[in-house]
Amino acid sequence: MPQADSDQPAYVRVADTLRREIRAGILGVGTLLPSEVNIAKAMNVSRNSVRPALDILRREGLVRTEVGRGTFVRPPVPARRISMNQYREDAATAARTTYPPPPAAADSTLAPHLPTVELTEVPADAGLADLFRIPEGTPLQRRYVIHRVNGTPVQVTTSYYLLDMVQGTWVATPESEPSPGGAIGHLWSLDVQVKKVRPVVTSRPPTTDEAAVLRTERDVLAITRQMLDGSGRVVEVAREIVISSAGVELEYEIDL
Amino acid sequence: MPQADSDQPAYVRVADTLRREIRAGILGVGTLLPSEVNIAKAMNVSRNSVRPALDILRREGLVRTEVGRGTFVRPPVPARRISMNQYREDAATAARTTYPPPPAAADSTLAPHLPTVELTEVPADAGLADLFRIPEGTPLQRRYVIHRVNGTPVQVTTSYYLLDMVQGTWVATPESEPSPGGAIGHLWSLDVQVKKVRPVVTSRPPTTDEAAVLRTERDVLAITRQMLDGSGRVVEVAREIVISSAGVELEYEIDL
DNA sequence: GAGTGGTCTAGACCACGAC
DNA sequence: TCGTGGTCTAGACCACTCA
Repeated sequence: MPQADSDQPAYVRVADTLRREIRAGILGVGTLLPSEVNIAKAMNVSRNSVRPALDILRREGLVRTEVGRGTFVRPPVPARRISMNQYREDAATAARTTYPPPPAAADSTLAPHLPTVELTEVPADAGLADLFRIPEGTPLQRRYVIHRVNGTPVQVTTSYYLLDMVQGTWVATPESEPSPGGAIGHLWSLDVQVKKVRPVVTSRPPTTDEAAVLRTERDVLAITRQMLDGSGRVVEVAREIVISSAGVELEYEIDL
Repeated sequence: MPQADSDQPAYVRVADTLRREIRAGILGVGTLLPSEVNIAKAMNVSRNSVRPALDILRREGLVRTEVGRGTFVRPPVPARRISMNQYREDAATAARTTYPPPPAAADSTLAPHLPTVELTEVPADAGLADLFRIPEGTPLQRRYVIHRVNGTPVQVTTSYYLLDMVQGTWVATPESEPSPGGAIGHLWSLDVQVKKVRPVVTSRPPTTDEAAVLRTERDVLAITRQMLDGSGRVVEVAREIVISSAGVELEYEIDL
């Protein structure tokens, strides 16, 4: 073991102490931590040495701070594994679904899982034109969707269809979210078969908006995705799918 | 445009100003930023308001700080795209290579790209036993490899083979890194054909060591990977492949 | 109104790098 | 020796939440 406490900066000692107490369960899940002033008193440091310690724990996803209330121990995030086999399952779901699907019964247990949807029409900017391999300015439908699990936003997706393709169809209505088979289901209902999905994964600090919506100080995973049909035409672009990286795993599977 | 400067916290204003000057090229790549004290004077704030601003820019990967020297504008990281088609190319390379390959000629232009390699023997801990689907304690060969591009460490990989499989072979020697066809090449040389690769991607703050080696304050991408042969046996585990997320894109391709 | 975290100031001392 | 960033202190005011 490295000789712990001494000669370490004060804020690291504070962070280590608090982290140890959280890990040991002394500060249980949901517990309100002592206030910054009280931590400072208890550990004989100034409040300005407590704050960077809490910054560290926030970035590690161990605690969440609410202004005016205090800092709380976060529940350990269950490892939410997102499998890219999802796309194969989506394709299978699409193939056996009649679109548009009957409206879901008003099941209140589903409410906390319902997404927020905003559909708008926009011209393709340079980046989208490149991803779609179409001229800049081509009309697109933009879909901004906030996905929730148990009421907690976990994913913010901004995706695009060619406006020509979806205009006047069920896909152009907010009722098309959530859709059986996801985007692949949408396209299936338009007689477009997705044959290739190309996701590109990066990680970056969240924008201010994303941090607020996803309630995270951690970096986010940002996925840019293209969907292609059998002729190689790009039929959907997601730029970007933003996921709080806390407790999320993206699983791929490559057959050789 | 959102009304920029006013009513924003001072440190955000400072960060925005510096970011704008970097983006505009006023502070060119490699430039030494004004010292914290001088930025404070110039913007009429205290040094303690400049520091969080620089924290933001560091986390965005825009600047790098060296104690005693100052803060410098980092070169824009070229988007290094890592394609998972690499595995298919590796398989093709392995199939046409005779192992062990002839030692590379002493080509000094390659030196800055040579990896650091440490091979050790370890018993499987609980996590590795689970990933390999073998009993805890099974002897493994552990490979710790630091990959470099132009002398800069970009990736730290810790991977494992079953010791029984590699002991006494070329794969058990440091000369086996770098290998044509990577891990797939190693296994091919042992008459083991990799049929499936299963990478799981997460993002997390770097450990102190990783931050030092990869010279980054950004979160890192951490990939845990299994390689399986035709019978479904796990023949290699990487836990973890750690990549500085700055400017890195992981590209996958899924055929439906 | 009392307590919380968010922000800010004006100082200070230190280890380190460059000269 | 001097300037740099790293750390730390002791204050202060604010907006916010909650009783």
